[in-house]
This record gives sequence, structure tokens and C-alpha cells, in this order.
Amino acid sequence: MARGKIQIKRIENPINRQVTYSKRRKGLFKKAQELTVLCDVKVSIIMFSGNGRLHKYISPSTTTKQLIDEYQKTKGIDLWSAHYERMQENLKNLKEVNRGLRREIRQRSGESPNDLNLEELLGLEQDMESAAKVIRDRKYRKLYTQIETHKKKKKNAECIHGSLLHQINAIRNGSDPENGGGEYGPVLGRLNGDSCIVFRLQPNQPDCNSGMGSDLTTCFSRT
Amino acid sequence: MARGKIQIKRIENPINRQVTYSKRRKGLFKKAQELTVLCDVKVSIIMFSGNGRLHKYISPSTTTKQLIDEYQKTKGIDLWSAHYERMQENLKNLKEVNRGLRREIRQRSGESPNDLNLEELLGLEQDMESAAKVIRDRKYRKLYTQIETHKKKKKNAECIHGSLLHQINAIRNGSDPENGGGEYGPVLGRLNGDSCIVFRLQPNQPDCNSGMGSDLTTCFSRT
DNA sequence: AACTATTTATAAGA
DNA sequence: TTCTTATAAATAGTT
Repeated sequence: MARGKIQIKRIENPINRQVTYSKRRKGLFKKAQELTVLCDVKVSIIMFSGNGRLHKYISPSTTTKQLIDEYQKTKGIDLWSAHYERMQENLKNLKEVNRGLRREIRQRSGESPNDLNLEELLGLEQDMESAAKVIRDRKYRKLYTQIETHKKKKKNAECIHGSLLHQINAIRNGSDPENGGGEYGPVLGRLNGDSCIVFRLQPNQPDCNSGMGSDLTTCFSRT
Repeated sequence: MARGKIQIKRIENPINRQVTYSKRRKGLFKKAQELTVLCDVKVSIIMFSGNGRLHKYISPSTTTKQLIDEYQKTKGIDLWSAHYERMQENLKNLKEVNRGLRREIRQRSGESPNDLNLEELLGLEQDMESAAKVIRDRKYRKLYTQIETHKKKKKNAECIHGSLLHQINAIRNGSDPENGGGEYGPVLGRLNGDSCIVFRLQPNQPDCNSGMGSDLTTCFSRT
């Protein structure tokens, strides 16, 4: 537009193109700024040059993000539709699954509205009976295990008790030659743990492990 | 820039402002278009006027969405993080709820790994027993209803059958004075419906309703 | 929307 | 990149 008219077509010389880009970019931004002020307008300009360089202009009263948000809202376009829709789909499916699961639970709890036919009711009843059986079995197994555990603990306590008694007797009858005084040192039992380990006891101890082959409770009754 | 210089400040007259906006917007877009062609640049211009009207320019080789995406990528800003994160959160919660529901179903089906303590097992057992009772009751109620329905249908069929027989007898013994010939007209029974309504039958009919006080099956056995 | 005097932008050169 | 400057283009005020 000066010193000769030019054709509006790609400038092939990269140097000239770059120079023109600089000059005209400056011009464009200036015009945008003037428009912003003169006409009370918010303007966002985003530019990418051929080599991928970014330049932008934004009216001082706002931000590029704000303007893009507003643009998006006005156009009703979701620029993130790919992500967004996939997530929305996902969400919908999950909700559906959820609803199904809740329904199943309601049915199994007898809380569902009366929406099952006879056949379904019979199936559900059978299902629940077998499930109840499994749970009952498990309960009994658990009860048994607890009883066993308590038995073992009791045995263990008796074992420690016995060894203590024995030591006291030994001390009264003229003390252990390897240990001084009436210390409890040789009794290394853990009462609140699962194992009782007692070293150096005399042969006439009761067998702490009699009755069950536990590998949790360890009680050496002989040296 | 012509016929006098202007100050770059807001044009207070709305008409003038609107006119200037139009002119300069056109100019700006033209410059943007020239830049696009001359310098091989992608340009996006988004403008919002004071009254909220949107105008945009976009280089022909691309779309506003693309350019905004690219801008976002270049700047490393996630303009949509708000939306996105909220959805992600939502998704996570739903998945969690889902997991809980599945676990509950597994427990109630006796399929869960042995992860319940005795107390929980006892509670679950009791729960399931009461639920099973509800379901059993519901089943019996359904069975009863079905039996009742079948009984009623049978009664109804008998009722119609009886009235037909009676009519045939009446016709044989010298026909009904109010009806010509051997028509079936007076028998208005619906065999596949729930009610049987028969008018103008003779007094020696069997009682169609004997046995149950249904209000669905209506059978008038006397005129 | 069209006109046009004048301002502004800018192409080419330095 | 910036400056210069001749000239093209844009546009303010007017019609």
C-alpha cells in the first residue's frame, strides 16, 4: 500500500514474508486496540505463523480465556466435545449400572416394589436360600475358629502359669544354679500375642500343645 | 483518519459508535484476510460488542475450534479444567459407589471373599432371613392370587356353560317367547375377560359365585 | 450506503 | 529489526 501496489497472494521470499508479517501484525493489533477503545468492544486475536509461532492480542478489559469461554457459550459449541461426550457417556452408563445394582439389592432385601413375577420370585428365593446357606456355613466356620483360638489361648496361659509355678517351686527348693535370685527372666512368654515360648523348663511340665496341632502356639515344654 | 483526525477514545454517540464499529470491523477483517494470504498465517478474531453481539473472523484453512485448541495446547492452559475436573470427580464417586454396591451384592450372594467378621456375618444372616421371609410371603401371595384367578375363570366358564345348556333346553321345550329361534343373543359372557354377565336366566341355574366373594366376577344367575 | 478529503498503513529501500 | 518515504488503503464526517 505504498511505494507500489501489491497482489494479495502468498509472499514466497521467507525474509520478506517475515518482515511483512511483523509490520502487518503490528498494524492489525493497533487497529484492534483502537476498535476496543473507540467502540467499547472486546477483541481476541490469535495467530499462528507458518512455522508455528503464536501471537495474540486481547483487549485490556478481559482475558483470552474469558473471551473464548464466552464465545463457546454463545455459539453453543463444546470445543471439548470429544473428551466431554466420552465422559458423559461413561457417566450415563455408570448411573445405569448403579440403578441396576441398587434394584438388585432392593430385591434381595425384600424392599423392592412388587415388580417380580412368580418365576422371578421363585428364582430369587432359591438364590437367597443358597446364599444364606453359604453365609451360615461361613458363620459356623468362624465360630469354630474363634472357639479354637480361645482354647489355644487358654492352653497357652495355663502353660505359662504352670512354668511360673514350677520356677517358684525350684527357687524355694534352693534356686536354679544358672540364674540368680527370684527373677522371671527365663520365662519368655507373650500373653497377648499368639505364641508362648518358654525355654529351660523342667521335664514334669504339662504338655502345652496337647489336643491340637497348632503352629501358631509354640510351647517348648522340655529343654 | 479522514476528514479530520479523531481521538482514540470511546465514541459516546451510540449511532456513530455502531457505524464506526461496522466500518472498522470490516477493515480489521480485511487486514486479517490479507495477512492470512500474504504471510501464510492462521488468524482467529473473536469480538464481542458492548451489547453482547458476537463477530468473528477465521482464516479459511482452519476453524476457530482448531485454533483455540492449538492455542490452548501451546499455552499449556486447560481452559476447561473446571468442567473436566468436576466430571472426573463425579465419575470417581460413581465408581466408588458402584464398587460398594457390587460388594454388598456379593456379600448377599455368598460370593464375597471371606472378609466379614463374625458380627457382620450374624447381621447379614439376620438381614437375609428377614428378606427371605418377605420374598417367601410375596411368593405365597402371588401363588394364592394365581389360584384364585384360575378358580374364578373356571367358575365363569361353568356359569356360561350352564346358561347355554339351559337355553338349549328352553328352545327344545318350545322356545322363549321374547326371542325368536335358536339365537344365542341373551348370553353376554366374556370368556377371556374377568367378568361373566349373563342376563335373563331361569331360576334353576347353579350359583356361579358360590365359594368366593369376588367383586371382579359378576354373574347374575336370576333375572 | 456512498462520497471524499484526509489520515493512516505500509512496500520497498536503506 | 527499525527508519524513511512515496504511495495505497482506510476511514471520519458528510450527504
